[in-house]
Amino acid sequence: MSGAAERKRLQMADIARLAGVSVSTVSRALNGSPLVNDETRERIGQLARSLNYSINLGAQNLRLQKNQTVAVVVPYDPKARQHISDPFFLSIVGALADALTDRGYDMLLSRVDAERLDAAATLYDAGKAIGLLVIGQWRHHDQLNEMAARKVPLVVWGGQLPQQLYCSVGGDNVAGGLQAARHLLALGRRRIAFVGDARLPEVQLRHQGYRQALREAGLAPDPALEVAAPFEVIAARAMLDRLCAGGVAFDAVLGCSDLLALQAVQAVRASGREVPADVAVTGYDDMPVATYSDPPLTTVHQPVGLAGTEMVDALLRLLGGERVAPRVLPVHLVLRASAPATAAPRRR
Amino acid sequence: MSGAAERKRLQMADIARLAGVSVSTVSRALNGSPLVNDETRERIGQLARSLNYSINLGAQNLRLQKNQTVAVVVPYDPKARQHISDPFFLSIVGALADALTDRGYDMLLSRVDAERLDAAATLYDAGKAIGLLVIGQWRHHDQLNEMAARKVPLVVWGGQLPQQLYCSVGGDNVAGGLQAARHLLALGRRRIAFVGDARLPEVQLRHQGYRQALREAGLAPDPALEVAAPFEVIAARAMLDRLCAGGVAFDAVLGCSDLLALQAVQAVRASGREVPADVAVTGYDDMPVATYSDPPLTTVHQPVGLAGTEMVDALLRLLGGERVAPRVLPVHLVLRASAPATAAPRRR
DNA sequence: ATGAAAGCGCTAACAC
DNA sequence: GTGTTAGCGCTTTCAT
Repeated sequence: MSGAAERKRLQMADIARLAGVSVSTVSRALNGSPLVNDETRERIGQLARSLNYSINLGAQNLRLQKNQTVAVVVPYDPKARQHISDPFFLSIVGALADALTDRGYDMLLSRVDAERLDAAATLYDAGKAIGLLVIGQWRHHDQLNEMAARKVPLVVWGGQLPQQLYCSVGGDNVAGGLQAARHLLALGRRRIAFVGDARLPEVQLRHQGYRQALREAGLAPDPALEVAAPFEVIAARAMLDRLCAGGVAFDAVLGCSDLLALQAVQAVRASGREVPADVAVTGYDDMPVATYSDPPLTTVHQPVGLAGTEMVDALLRLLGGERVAPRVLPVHLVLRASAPATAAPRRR
Repeated sequence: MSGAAERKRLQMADIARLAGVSVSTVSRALNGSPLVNDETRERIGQLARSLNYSINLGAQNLRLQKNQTVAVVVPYDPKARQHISDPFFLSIVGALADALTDRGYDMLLSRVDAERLDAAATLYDAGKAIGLLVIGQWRHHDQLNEMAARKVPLVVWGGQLPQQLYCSVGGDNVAGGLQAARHLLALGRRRIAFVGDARLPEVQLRHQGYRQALREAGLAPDPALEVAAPFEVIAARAMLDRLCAGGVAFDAVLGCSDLLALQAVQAVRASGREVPADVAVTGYDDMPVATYSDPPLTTVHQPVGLAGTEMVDALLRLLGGERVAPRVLPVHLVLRASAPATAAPRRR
């Protein structure tokens, strides 16, 4: 796009002419080379500053073979035409922006079709970015593995899976699912609905934790209690309404995001029951909404700030040639009113 | 997991050698030039694809003098060391990402010190981006004006101000403040606290609407009811607690963001009063949290999706050489329980 | 201490 | 149709 507004930018040659020196000297002066006379350097610096000149980084990068841009890839669901909206993803983006900025890198924010995560590799292949930070594995662990096999520098937010070739950073999903389920069980709940699409690795791991907790309590899992709701709230709500209407008894919900949990709260209430008296609910992520919501959510806290720095550091180490092991970050359950410290199920 | 970073990328010369043609032919083939033999084009295409080759955009851009990258600038408060966290800003970022992606542009996300908005201009000067989308004017209308005077292509989310040289896109802040205040007055509230830092243009305009509503109702404004709270919640909460403790009577709060309104709710409750019976509260932005919160918030809805497309379109028109007038987008009040359709103040 | 010239990976005249 | 050549704006030998 070079419209009429494509005004010619000031360049080194202009500064050189104005200063009465050669471009090489300007280059050296601007880069603080000791080879150039102090007085000249100062003069050139002044001039450049007063003209708001700044180096054309495209050209500089080309020449220096360098690049300080990292791509942050946010997959979106093409079917749901879902945009970037889940607060957790947005928070991670914010955290990554902070971490990258602090380290002097630029951040390219890019959405890709969740079914074609490998499309993100072109950002690297085309030299737009030196590496990729992908938010979520979605259903394409395989594509991520292929990218890693091709040596695309890559760090993925998500769960650690067997046979994983790429570096992942994620919360401890098994522990998260386990803690939430154990807490609900400790409250005397025996029919705990699991809400989340277990085709996504993170959810799958939380589901493992959930199943483990049931086992510990000597309970058999009931598939009727497992709702494969997507993170997109409208579709999720419909599934939750079906659950509530479906005649399947349940006295608790383990939601795989805070928004999912809140949709569950609304569905439960719409069916004439109360939270937490009839149905205790836990969320996941511990976004700000969990503290303000009605009721405030008991939820699994994920360390978003840490996630940002860990992912960026992992990528930089990868770029430095290190082998970087996947990283699992600690999570913990935060108790609030939706599933408080004690709340035996109401007798009906 | 896998290290080994610095391997040289494939380039056109490699493809040319492998295909037994010259680089020019490869260039033409990859760009779909009709000048090249169909068979050759196909062969080169296959080869490139099978090797995951993609054009080095840095070099291409340098040669073509083009760039498809737009910078989205999120100011942060250096004192509060505030990170990108307000849900409204994050939503706008998401909306801009969507709009830019749809139009084939890349998005560079950048944080800048809110006191030095003009630092964002280097993104343009350095050729990193063809234009800037700045989220909020903060306290530096002047710096934005200077950038515009320097012909930096620039669209700012915020209020329309007198003597404005840059293109702004924003909600109708006067109308928003007016509608919220009128609603509270219609509820019989007479002592309405205004919560927001009026040094920020958007807040200032909402404040005008608030004052106008008071005037219409024949009420005199009371400076003791104006709380210059920042968008950062911790600091805001402290100021709200002081308001509640301060012996100043009030029966409503007009908050300049949903999070500010929810902090007000908490502060009011902490002081032993109820929402909306004792104090009715309105928020601003209509973020998802407003529907889930306790109580759900009556709030001024801002059209976030529209904001994204409008800002991007304005920038593209600017880049196309057009003069683009500031744009004020419609807002409307959404009624929920924090200040419902009827809620006369409780008699004390 | 400074300048001239080559070249980063690519495209577009201009030849042939 | 395809190759040759000359840059895009910058850094860096290599001269001087």
